[in-house]
Amino acid sequence: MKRNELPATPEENSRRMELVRAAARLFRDQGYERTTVRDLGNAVGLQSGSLFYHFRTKEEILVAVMALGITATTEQLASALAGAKDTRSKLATLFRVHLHSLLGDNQAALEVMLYEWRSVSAAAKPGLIVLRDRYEALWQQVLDQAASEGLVKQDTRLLRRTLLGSLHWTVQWYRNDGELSVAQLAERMLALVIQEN
Amino acid sequence: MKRNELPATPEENSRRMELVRAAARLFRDQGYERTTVRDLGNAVGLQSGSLFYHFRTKEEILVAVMALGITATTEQLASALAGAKDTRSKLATLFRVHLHSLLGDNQAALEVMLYEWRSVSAAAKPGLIVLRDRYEALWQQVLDQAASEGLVKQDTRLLRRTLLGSLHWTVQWYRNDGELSVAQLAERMLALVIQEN
DNA sequence: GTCTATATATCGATAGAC
DNA sequence: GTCTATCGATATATAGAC
Repeated sequence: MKRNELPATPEENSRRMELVRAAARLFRDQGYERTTVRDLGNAVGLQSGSLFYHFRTKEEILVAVMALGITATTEQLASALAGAKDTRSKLATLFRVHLHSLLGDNQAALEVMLYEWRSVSAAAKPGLIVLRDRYEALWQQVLDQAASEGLVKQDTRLLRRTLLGSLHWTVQWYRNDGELSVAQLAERMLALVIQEN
Repeated sequence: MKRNELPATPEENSRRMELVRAAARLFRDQGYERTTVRDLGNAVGLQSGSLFYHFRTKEEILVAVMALGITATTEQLASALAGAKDTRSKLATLFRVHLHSLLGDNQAALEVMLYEWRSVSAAAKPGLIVLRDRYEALWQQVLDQAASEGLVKQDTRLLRRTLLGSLHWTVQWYRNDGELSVAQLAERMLALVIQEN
């Protein structure tokens, strides 16, 4: 039988949350379309049919993964920015938090958000776009402030898009077992855009 | 019946080429997994079964699309670089050719190469990686020369990766009907990395 | 809540006529 | 070379027992 009471926040249903985290890894590693509901069931010790007590459709799981990825990153960034003293260190925080979220061990969810967007139905996109815009607004504020202090170039809207593109792309080539730590990578990427005087 | 003689270059079989171009658009718009062989047949006026006279598998079509996208772009870049006088204009050429190839009307193939990589079998990857490395080598040469002349920062290997990431990401937000032409966008993105003296 | 069992649909690919 | 016809596998989702 089915109950499926709706927009429960992720935290209040641990079974849901466990499923979302497992789905994030599977979707990242295999892709959304190639991951079957049987795969998802196996990953949490359930039969495939049992998943549909918790989610109405497979796509609803995808949307939950993406929402988790972007909201978790936004929260981490907001609280890290609050603790940064000057603009230069706020700038460094943007890079550091983004890369730790994207390349860190438990954050497949954000990667799914970036690379499975096409599998999201038109109905679900607006809600996710709101979450994404909230994240990018944090970036825009810091970049505008940095530009006013001469730390970066003035074209901050385009700068935001190019920087986020650069960071997103790291998942395609960065290796955790390489010679470069995530923190070092963040520092070097920052150095590429800072204006020296 | 099936013949399927092998590595014919794309040009010498126009039916193959027509199919690859149609597949590029479909794979870009719907994704590889969501595009069925029936979709592909419809796009070129064939029954789905007839496709398998030209290609052994659906994946073989994907690989052909990617190979076309990256080799066409590499050729365009190489010939454009040959006509550039100084390093500054070579640098501009990198951005201009890449964006025209990625955002231009007839170049869905390159976008498929960037965003359907996970659907390529392990057996087919090495051949495509060779093609990609050839393209990136052109970038590396120009960036190294530019760094030696003080036009860009010195960390050119990381710079190459961040710039390509920025450019790849444009497909996610650039609109052809917007206020910014592709050439203007290339110019402004270049301006963000040029070192002023 | 999770199970078993299955409905229903659709997929990639093949076989043989023409 | 393209067609018709279809095989066999596998997909998401549902129904009802427990």
